[in-house]
Amino acid sequence: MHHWLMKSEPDEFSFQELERKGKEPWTGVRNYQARNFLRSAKVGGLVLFYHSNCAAPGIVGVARITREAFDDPTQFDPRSDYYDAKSTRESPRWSCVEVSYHQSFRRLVSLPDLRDCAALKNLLILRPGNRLSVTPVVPAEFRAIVALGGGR
DNA sequence: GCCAACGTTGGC
DNA sequence: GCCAACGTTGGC
Repeated sequence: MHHWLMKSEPDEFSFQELERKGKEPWTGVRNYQARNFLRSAKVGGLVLFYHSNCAAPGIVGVARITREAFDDPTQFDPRSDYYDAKSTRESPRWSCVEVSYHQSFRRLVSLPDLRDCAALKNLLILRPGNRLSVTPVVPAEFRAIVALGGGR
């Protein structure tokens, strides 16, 4: 089973908010490659939750996929920041998945932590210029990151 | 706020 | 289908 790394700006949607709510649809992905990754996610897949565009960027914990891809409702909502006028209900462009809180790390796994870890030299988000908000993570990478975070 | 890297748009 | 212009991402 593939695991995932998903980025969110904590001002928009934080891991703490997911912990409070228990579960939440992962909406707003508007990049085709990231969307295709979302569509291939399976229930039970684990998600490394990455806080981006903030004072301390890094991975803060783990979520779990609890519903496979379905139509992202925000694409149809004219009041949403993620509204897409070119998307129709007959042929929707964008998908989302539902994620649920799984576990918090004991410490933040920062970008320097990730870069310093030999097991993570091929991690997609460390590649120059990578901006995908959803990327696959192989099991060895997943285990290495959980270990860095002091998780189980 | 800067800027590199990348995706998307749209004229041709 | 090319490609310049523009917008976005996201670390710093």
